[in-house]
Amino acid sequence: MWMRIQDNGNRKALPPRERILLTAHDLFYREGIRATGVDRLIAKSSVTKRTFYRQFASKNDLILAFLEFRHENWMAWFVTRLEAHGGDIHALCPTLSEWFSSPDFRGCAFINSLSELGGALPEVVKITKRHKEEMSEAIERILPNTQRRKQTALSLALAIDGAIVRAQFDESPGMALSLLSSLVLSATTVSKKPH
Amino acid sequence: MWMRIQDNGNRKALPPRERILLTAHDLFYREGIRATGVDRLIAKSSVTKRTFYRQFASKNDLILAFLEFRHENWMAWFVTRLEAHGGDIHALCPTLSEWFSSPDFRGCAFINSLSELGGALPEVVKITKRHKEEMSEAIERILPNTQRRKQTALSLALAIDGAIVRAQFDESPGMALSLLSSLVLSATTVSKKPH
DNA sequence: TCAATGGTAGACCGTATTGTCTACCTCGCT
DNA sequence: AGCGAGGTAGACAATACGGTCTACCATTGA
Repeated sequence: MWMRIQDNGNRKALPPRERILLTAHDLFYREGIRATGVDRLIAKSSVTKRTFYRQFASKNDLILAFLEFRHENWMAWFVTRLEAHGGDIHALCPTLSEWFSSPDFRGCAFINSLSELGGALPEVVKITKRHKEEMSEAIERILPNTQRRKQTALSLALAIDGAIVRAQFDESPGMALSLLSSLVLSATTVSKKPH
Repeated sequence: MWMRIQDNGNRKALPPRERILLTAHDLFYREGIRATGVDRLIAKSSVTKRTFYRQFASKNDLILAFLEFRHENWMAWFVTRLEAHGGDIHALCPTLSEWFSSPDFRGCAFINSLSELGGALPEVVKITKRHKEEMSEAIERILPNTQRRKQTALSLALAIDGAIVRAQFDESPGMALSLLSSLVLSATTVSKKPH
């Protein structure tokens, strides 16, 4: 649907490291990180335990590699779709709508992993910060060039995180999108003409 | 600091069920639900396995009881502090600031558990929805009585969730609060005088 | 040719997981 | 007096966890 991650066709032909990474993406994102044991990862990747531990020193290593992988893919997808929807601020909600409506949407992988292991794996916090920073920068780029542009982008990024969470527990993404859209409108309007 | 949950003094004198629930609140919130095994729960509650499983049919049962408990406590704290800070919209950020600055703040227990087991335990999704609904209603009550009040409250609740997440990965809550405050301002301003 | 690299296959280890069970003891209520 | 509810103490079971290890095989580049 939305990323080239879900091809599933030639996956068996890929080198083992790739296969493990794709499987990890599937399972970590869909079912959670702690809920996914290395044995299942190994079985679904069609590698052996030996190979697995030659590619990744530990499960924690794989977790970090997964987050890195997810970050690259998500960012690339995000800026591409923003551009495809016009490349200005009105592109935001249509882009997010694509994501929220995707059948395998399960929230933000970074917020989720922060909840799961932010306390145990401090690296996860750093990666999440960086991811959100870059998301904010992508938003900044589609905003008109006012002096409050950076600040507005940060506020919108915050609102987007709220919308992601809301889309995660609502059965349909409509409410999350309309509430976000209303916040986008007021935030960009008021920043042009302050009271 | 902020809830009467952390008394820790007379905890040993409480009936077993209460003790287990308080311990579960400690560990589930601080370290995560999946990361907390029943053995540790049992040891820290000073009960035996038999007693534990007489009070809660399964760990899942305890999880739901914990969320219920958390919901009641958090809501009571929230409306109390909103009132203490003036009971209008300007009370919002100071109230959240108290929470975000509390040393044991680890995000929203409901967002976190949704991330951890939203896929596996559908009840968690329902409880989270209800929690966010009631949070939104509490915000509605401190908003001026315009025709867009409910809608504004929902938007603010969404922004608050974004702020909670942001406060969870930043080292200090300042940015989350100032971004939220700016969204609050624009959302309540623009709804009075639309473009 | 031959050695290194990296794959396959899977036994094995110690520990942690959720949950059950027996046996006994201590209350409060009738 | 005695009964039952609910506590204590902890063995036990079956499985899952992350991780190590031996032994063998295939590809490839010097």
